[in-house]
Amino acid sequence: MGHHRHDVVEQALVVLDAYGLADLTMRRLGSELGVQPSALYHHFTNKQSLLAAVADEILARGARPLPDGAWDRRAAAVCGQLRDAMLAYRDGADLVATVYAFGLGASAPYDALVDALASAGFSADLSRTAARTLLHFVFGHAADEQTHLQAGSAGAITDEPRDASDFDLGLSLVLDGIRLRQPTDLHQPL
Amino acid sequence: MGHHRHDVVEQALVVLDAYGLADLTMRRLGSELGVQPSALYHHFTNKQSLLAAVADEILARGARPLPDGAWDRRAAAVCGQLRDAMLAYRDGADLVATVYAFGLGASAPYDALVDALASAGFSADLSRTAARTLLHFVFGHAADEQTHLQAGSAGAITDEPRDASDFDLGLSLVLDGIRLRQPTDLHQPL
DNA sequence: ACCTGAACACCGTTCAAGT
DNA sequence: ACCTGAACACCGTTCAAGT
Repeated sequence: MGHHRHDVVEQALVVLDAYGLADLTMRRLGSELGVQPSALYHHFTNKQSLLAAVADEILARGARPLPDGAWDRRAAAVCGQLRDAMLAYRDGADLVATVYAFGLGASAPYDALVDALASAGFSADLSRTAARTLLHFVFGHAADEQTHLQAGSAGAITDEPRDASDFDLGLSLVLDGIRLRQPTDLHQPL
Repeated sequence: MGHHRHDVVEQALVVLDAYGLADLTMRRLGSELGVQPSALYHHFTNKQSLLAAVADEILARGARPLPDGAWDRRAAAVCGQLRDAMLAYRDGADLVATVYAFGLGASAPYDALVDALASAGFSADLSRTAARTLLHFVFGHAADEQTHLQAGSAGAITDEPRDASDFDLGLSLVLDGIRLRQPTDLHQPL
């Protein structure tokens, strides 16, 4: 009925939130759009690229203007936004991490982190490694958290409740490790 | 033909290494064992628990005695072994991370890390958070690395070759961040 | 440009029944 | 204890053809 690429992505987000990643199938998405599954291949070459577009949309919807300030303030903001964006949709962390693992997505947050680090005087090598280390932490932590949240809401046993500050603590561990490599001698106070 | 649970896991490892995680299906595994797929459900209640057993076996095969020494030396050894174990099998990082995300596997490395940290005087809360942060880094880094390695061996473009020391650098970022929280004032020299 | 209809080659899982 | 055979309810993807 004349859908555009973006309509498909928007409906995919609705399906994702309502039924979860495992039930975000080409067939279900097609039927939800009133269309044969094969019609989706007019817009996307395969399911992977559809999922990549969905992941990008999740991140775009969570994007807010970055604060000014020191590199670590900016890096923390990128990580926090990334986490919030992923947690805003059911299975969002899993989806974004999967797409990233395929080498397709999350380039915007990665670039933002590398920028923040490089502009603070870190070497290109360290900036890249530190940026990826931050991303690994954020992805892993968000996936963990989302699994436990959803397990909790499904009525299972929550053996170790984890508050929101757990993210901040883990993040500051990594940020502090990076800070120690700052080219200047003036380390931030802890 | 009288297979035991462990035979199934061993054959699953062979199939994994030969065909990859996507082709490690119940049907293929059954046929490789000369058995109907339904026979596998005598040994495992579902595919997830089979994969959990395979992940555990991968980690068990990579386990080596831990060195004595300070907490950070022991933690680094756990992380290095975990990485090596996952990289030893095709799609090993993906598999172990997936199982871990489901809340089923990798409890041995997690416990070893919590032990090392708690015995160094870190609080229980910090020990758990730091242990999980280390695991997130190791899983993410290994998955990254394996994706790029396998993309490289498939003949694709390797845009940013990453040497083995990249793991050590990322790991030391996290370890240093933890070190700063040590309850004693005697921080290790950097 | 966008979609249909039909097919191909698969999946995981269940379950009565066999030895 | 271990397995068969058959079925159920699905998948992603391709492709000629339609408008």
